[in-house]
Amino acid sequence: MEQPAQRPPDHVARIQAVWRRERPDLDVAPQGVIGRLHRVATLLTHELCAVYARYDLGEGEFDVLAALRRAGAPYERAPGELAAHTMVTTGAVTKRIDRLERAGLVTRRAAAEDRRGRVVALTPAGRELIDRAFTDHIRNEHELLAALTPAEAAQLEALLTGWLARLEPADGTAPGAAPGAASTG
Amino acid sequence: MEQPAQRPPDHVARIQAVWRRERPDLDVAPQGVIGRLHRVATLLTHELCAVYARYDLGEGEFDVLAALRRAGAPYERAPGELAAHTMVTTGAVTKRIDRLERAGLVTRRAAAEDRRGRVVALTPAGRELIDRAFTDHIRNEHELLAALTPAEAAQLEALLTGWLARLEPADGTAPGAAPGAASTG
DNA sequence: ACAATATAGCTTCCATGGAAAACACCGGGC
DNA sequence: GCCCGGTGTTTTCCATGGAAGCTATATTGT
Repeated sequence: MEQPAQRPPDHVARIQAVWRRERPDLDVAPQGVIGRLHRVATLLTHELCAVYARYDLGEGEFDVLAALRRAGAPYERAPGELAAHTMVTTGAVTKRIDRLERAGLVTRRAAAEDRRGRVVALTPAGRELIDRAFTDHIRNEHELLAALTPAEAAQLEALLTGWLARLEPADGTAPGAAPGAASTG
Repeated sequence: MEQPAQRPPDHVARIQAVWRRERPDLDVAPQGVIGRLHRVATLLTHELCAVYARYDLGEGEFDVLAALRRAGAPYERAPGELAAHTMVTTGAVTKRIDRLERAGLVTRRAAAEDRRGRVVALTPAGRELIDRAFTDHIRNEHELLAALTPAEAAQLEALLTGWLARLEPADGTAPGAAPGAASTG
């Protein structure tokens, strides 16, 4: 509207143009939003993972450590809770904990009351690591978001919040199991 | 601003609230945008994959068929081109083509001039399938986007386009290799 | 012409995560 | 008290894709 500067068409625009030629019967406009959203999400994930890697963490491990850290002292949670918070299956959580335990960042012990249950706890090293990693992570997110003005960021957040509310089944039966993960840190 | 209706805090808002308690030294505002963007992308991917599944296709296979279809008649491309278009490694393309070939949707033959090269072509069955699947896919995208008003969708597209332009390395050295894929169809 | 290098595709190995079965234990009904 | 269904965790098997190395062919430099 107010920015006559015509940027060269991006990847998504080029794909849309080809589809319009090959399938003129279809209105591919939604790709403009959905395609770019995916692309942005992919690029962001890539950048975020680069920071995790500095601490020798994969996205999954970072998520588990963050979920434990959010629990507050003494930084403990059951595997099932971790699965719910990180939106992956409990099987995936088992493996993530295996890796973190091997790295000395968490411990696993039997639950006191319910002998089926387990308690995963951050070790001092794990606590120290996730605090450093999360600080760096948030700094990174600020940088990535710096490409937008505060007003744009606020607008984007409002739009996404609204869409999300209408997209997400109200009852929390949301699938967290697609290729991309939850990963809010 | 103009919508006093206060929705209950969503998943991301709740996580932010906890972080503010545990790490009051950090400004976790960026999570509001980045976290929700990831969540929306995940949900969308999930819905999109559900449609692919109706045609017995995974996301990767759908992407390859779509890339071939976009090539226009006679619907042929070299594996390397397919890798570039779908933003995955050539190794991944080899496997996708293996699966598609097994399903009778594409054929693989030696290139005429360069004997290192190969030509992947849509079979009539593949052409027919991707045309049906893509039609359904676009219908699905329209539905998913129907949760936004046309004005909201336009705003969102503009914001994402701008962010993407500033996020994507100008020279096209973009990473397509993070957990989530490109998948513009 | 021939060696050195680059390129296209493929193969091997590895990492991650889902689905479902297997376990171990809890709790209720009888 | 004991069987039985339910629940928390782990295990097994499988699918997908990346990284790096391999093979065959093309290209370049001398």
